[in-house]
Amino acid sequence: MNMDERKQQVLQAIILDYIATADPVGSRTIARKYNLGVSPATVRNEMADLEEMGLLEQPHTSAGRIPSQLGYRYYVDCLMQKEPVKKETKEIIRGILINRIKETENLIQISSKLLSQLTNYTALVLAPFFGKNVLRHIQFLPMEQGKAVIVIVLDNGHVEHRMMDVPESLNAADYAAITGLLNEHLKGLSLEQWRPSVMKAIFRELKYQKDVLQQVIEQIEDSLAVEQEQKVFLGGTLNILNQPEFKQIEKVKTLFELLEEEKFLKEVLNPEQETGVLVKIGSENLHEGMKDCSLITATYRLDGKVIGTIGLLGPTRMEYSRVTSIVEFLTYALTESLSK
Amino acid sequence: MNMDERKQQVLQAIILDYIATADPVGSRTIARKYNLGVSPATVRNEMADLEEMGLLEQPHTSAGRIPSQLGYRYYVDCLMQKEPVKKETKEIIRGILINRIKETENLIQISSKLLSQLTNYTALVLAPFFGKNVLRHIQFLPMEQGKAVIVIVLDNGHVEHRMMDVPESLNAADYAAITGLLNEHLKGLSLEQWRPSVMKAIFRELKYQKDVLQQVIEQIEDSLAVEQEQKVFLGGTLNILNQPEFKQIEKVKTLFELLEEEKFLKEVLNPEQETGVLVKIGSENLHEGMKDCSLITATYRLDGKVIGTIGLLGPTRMEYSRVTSIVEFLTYALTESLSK
DNA sequence: CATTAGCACTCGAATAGGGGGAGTGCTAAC
DNA sequence: GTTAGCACTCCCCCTATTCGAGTGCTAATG
Repeated sequence: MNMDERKQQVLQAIILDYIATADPVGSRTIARKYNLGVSPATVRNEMADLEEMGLLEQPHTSAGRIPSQLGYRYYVDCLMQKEPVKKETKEIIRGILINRIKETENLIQISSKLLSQLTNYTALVLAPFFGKNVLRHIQFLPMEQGKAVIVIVLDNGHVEHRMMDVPESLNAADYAAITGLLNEHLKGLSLEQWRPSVMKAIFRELKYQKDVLQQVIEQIEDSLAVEQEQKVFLGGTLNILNQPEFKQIEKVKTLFELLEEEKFLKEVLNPEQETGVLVKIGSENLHEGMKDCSLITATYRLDGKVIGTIGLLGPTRMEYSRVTSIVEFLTYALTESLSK
Repeated sequence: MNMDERKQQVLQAIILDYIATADPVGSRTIARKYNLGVSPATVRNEMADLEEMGLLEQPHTSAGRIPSQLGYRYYVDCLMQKEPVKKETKEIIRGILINRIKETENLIQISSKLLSQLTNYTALVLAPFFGKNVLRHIQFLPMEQGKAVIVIVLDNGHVEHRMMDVPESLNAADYAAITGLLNEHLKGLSLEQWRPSVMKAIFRELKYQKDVLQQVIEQIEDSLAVEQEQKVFLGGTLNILNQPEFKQIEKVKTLFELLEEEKFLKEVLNPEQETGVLVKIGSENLHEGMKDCSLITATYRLDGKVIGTIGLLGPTRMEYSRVTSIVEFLTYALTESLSK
């Protein structure tokens, strides 16, 4: 049994209708609303076929059909034509992303909000990993007694700082000396390159006052090692609550719990392919809690290298055609905005 | 009709039972479980009185009684005795807060998680306002072409940074000069004191290259002005979903929407009294969306001054006696931890 | 031979009816 | 003042019934 033209039309009609209404779709509706020029009876025959092929499901006899996971898959792969992003939408995205002079992290955060607003789904955005970025400046500063802060500035504009305990005996000259040493040895290196030998070089120069300063350097090393991690920003988590498939609190809860798990988010946004938009439907997501969800992802880049992922989460009954193109466009816009 | 001893006992019993079970409480239950030594009939009479006084309500005839908002109020004000915080709980709090060398913001965030875990309600913590803190160090650093970052370190350990556009013509000496000037004039001042005259003093010293540098200083001034704001940290928002009173998605949604509004949170956590624990029940909260919620708040301090608020949000049917003391203790612990 | 009209059938959703039971309020007795 | 007794109320839960949308099958049709 192969997919002739009409079967495709019927399948598409059912999917579109179901996406729009969330109600099982009957043969009558199809024949009437999506003028195929055939009677409900014919449509019924096609539907029976499509069900046999595993593309449709019946919640129960005498309900209409709903698309199966496979049905969505076929739709996304073969039937769907991406709805072009509205000019208006493009302008909104450009307007917000391009003209803004912001640090990357902020830009990412804004993107996630934006995406969720444009789509009414939940946006997950994986922010870039800065490990490859090069140190521009590092500064070691005294705080109140016994504490110091170390500020790290990368040349892409990312700034981090860490607090630490230090011996109270350090004086201004020590701070200056350490700052000087750190800059001298570390500047121009990426975070990834710091660890092994470089610190030893610094130790060697600390012949004088070795006992005190060595301890400080060790601490600094520790604090630099931590958390070169990627961050995930969420936008529009509450949009989930608008979906009729999440009217039972239970489901909401399990999903929200997942969304609070940083580890899960990173896993799910881990880029599987370099380019293009990837759609994962229902249990293709592996994670049990997402078996009723679809996730659309795409990567964005800086200097040609993939540095992050944009994700959009919704029910399997998702407006794929409208929304995939928005995700795609947003990655372009983001890539463009970052490259400036 | 006054509140004799027994009326109080009955009221308390009803409230305790309702808090525990979320079911309307009948006279039989009271007489049996909370051995008052009287018959259900007597209890019924008392209950009728209490209802007339507005302390109890009946969802419908022949259901049991539930506490009215006024009932809770009376309970909290007159009847309740704070359950002392368990040793174990205290140790958990101390263990986590005290031993940690962290910057304030991080500490606050941990507190909110902690509070929500200990109580199973939703924690809202208002983080300190740093406007009064004094500048320890400021650094103006070049980034890629045309961009610079300014790093501000306060003496309480708080660090902020801002990105900005600058003329490309600036050279290393300019950066050093500006950093020098900023430190010279601003060090030792609080953020609040910066604005008016100080910047002018800096301008005066910028005789050379005035046109370029003036523009930079203006930008710096702008970026310092923004966002000396307080932040709110949430913990355990999902705990709301465990409460039977929030089994309808609608309610969840309106409440979650409120919790996403920074403005709302700040308003609600705005300290109304200096010391002690404040309990706001139901519509005492004014905000429409919170009419089924209670909010327990208390302030914490640094150097004797109130610098933030801890809030705990739950249904009106809240375990006031267990939970108020935890909130209170946490403010102590936090105050203590901050003062170190 | 694909298409279609017709029709019986199925099954869930919505509606209605009917105990059952928890709890009340009242009254009268203690 | 307290309590036992009792009629009454009203929700909850269960079942039965209806209703209707939608199907699958069959036979008729072009």
